Amino acid sequence: MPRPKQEEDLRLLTKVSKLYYEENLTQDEIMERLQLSRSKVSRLLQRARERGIVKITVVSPPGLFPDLEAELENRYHLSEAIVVEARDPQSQSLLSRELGIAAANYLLRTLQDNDVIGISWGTTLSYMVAALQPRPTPGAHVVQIIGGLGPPESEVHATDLCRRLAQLLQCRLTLLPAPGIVDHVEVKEAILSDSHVRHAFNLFSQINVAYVGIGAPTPDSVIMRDGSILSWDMLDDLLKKGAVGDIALRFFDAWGQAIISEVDQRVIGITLEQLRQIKRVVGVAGGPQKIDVIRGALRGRLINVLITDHITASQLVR
Amino acid sequence: MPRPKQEEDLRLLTKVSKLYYEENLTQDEIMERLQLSRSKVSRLLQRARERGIVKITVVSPPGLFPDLEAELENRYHLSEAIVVEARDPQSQSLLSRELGIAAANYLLRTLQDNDVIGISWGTTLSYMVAALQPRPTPGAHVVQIIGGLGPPESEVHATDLCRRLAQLLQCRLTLLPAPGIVDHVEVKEAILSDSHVRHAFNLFSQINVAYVGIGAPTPDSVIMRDGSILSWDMLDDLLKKGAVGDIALRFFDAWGQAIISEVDQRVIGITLEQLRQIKRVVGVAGGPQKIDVIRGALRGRLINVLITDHITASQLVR
DNA sequence: TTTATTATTGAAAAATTTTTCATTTATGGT
DNA sequence: ACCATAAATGAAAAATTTTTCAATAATAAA
Repeated sequence: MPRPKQEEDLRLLTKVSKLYYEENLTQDEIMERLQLSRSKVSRLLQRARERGIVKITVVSPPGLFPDLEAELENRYHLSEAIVVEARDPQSQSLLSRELGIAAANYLLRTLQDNDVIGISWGTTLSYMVAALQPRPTPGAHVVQIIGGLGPPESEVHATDLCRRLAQLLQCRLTLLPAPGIVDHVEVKEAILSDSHVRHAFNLFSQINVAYVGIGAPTPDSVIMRDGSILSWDMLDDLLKKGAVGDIALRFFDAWGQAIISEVDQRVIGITLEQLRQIKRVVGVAGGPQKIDVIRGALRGRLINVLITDHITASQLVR
Repeated sequence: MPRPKQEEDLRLLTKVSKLYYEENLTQDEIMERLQLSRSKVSRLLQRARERGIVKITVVSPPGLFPDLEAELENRYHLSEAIVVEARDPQSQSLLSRELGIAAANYLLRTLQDNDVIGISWGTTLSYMVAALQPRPTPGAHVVQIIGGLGPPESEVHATDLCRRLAQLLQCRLTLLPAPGIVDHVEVKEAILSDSHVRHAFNLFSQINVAYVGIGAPTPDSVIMRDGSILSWDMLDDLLKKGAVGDIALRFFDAWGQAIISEVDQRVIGITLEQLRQIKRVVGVAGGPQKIDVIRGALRGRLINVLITDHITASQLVR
């Protein structure tokens, strides 16, 4: 009963495709030349693409990994993945530097004049700021989202990161004048009553882009290095509860779910829930130790943009 | 003094290209995902095509010659060239049949309901009509543009061609009831006074598409076959004046310029000048003897559409 | 033959893409 | 430091392309 599909006119498909894609005629010009209707030309081109008469390929320049990026983006619903070449897979510090450069480029590319930029802490982010070209952006606003880490005398690091960034952007800066983690909940309560701290906290909801490192709880990681940020007992406890790592000292499991623990009560900084409210969270991390924690962050949709290396990336898409 | 061109961001070019051509996002979606402006996405895609990051190829199915067609179209300003495979280059009659089929397909593809179709005469056109599927087109109108050729008893051929075509299209028909060539100018004058003849002549300016054969003045051509259409003396005279062949008995030289001769005065049919006024003139011809005359017709822009075989075509683009 | 069903069609509407235009930006020379 | 210049930019306008819609057309079954 139905009208059977008309056999394809290969000659016409080919001719239209050539005129459109090789001679760069508009579909209107083609319609006139070949006596067809507007819509028919459009539909012929569609079919020519479907039938493989027209082949469109994107060649990847060497050192780029667009397929890995696409795979990450699709699998983990990222708005963007940036995969850089790990030139020396052994060296974590070299890798951090490369990731920092990539993150700096990304920041400059996406920077808007009215951005409210949240910044956590970490080696890689530190390299990011180091690699950043100055770019005056008076309307921007840098906000520290986690208190200073480590012993008081090194607290400058966290603060300094933000300060340098705001300096490079010539923009407003809001620091979080507090330690990242305190010994007792009571101390935290006291600190939270400080008006400067409260001011920073109140800004969290206005952040529209955050740059965060992703930490793996290995013995040589920064947070464990001198035992002063987190004790071994606490780390053990977190690991027992399934922690695979942290973002801004908020530990989570392989599915990106926050770990409920006493540690969490003592951290002064943004929560994972608040982080998830931010439109764009850029995670910068790579290296063999970080695979599990990055995967957790991805699965829990804690980040929307991932900047990593090609070896880590290929593990993540397995 | 000038601002130097910014080095291309290969990563971005590649990424945008992939998203657009492989993931089929719209430029709007890309702009949102990568935080770019509408125009920038468009411009990046342009550059990616220019730089060869995006490669678009049209593959030719076997038996088609889109490159030859494009070359003919461009070199001779044709609106369309159709090149068919000459399966047996030796046989002129087989070739005519194939060209006829192609011409019939072309006619059906381009037929509009209000077409006024001029038809000349020739073996190939005869095959075209023979190959034509019926297609009722009540608004169309077939017009004979050259008188009947050959001895009176074979005059039916020319007329019959038109009649059969009009029959297949179920459309109006205007015949040119006269011989294609007469012995004396005086006779022509007399015939032109006939109202039916005048009616046909008056329609020439309304023709919007004409199908014509292209004749080569070789001893075995149809017009010479029995000496009754044209005498040997006259052919000699035409050749001396540079004639390479004819369309509808109007002889022209290698540049498509009409040959002024006594013969011309005695032909009853459309002139080359009138032919050139027609929006679309479809020439159907192929074979080794016809190369020079086809080239003349092309150079003189006597036709806008050429239907030929791949061997002839490749000679023509040399 | 009629009928039911679905492909195909072209015009118009909607969506998308490209270009234009005015402005901003980055740089080398003064 | 300050021009002068050409590149780069984004918003809006213009151009182009795709989709929708209602109508037509083509077939096989009844």
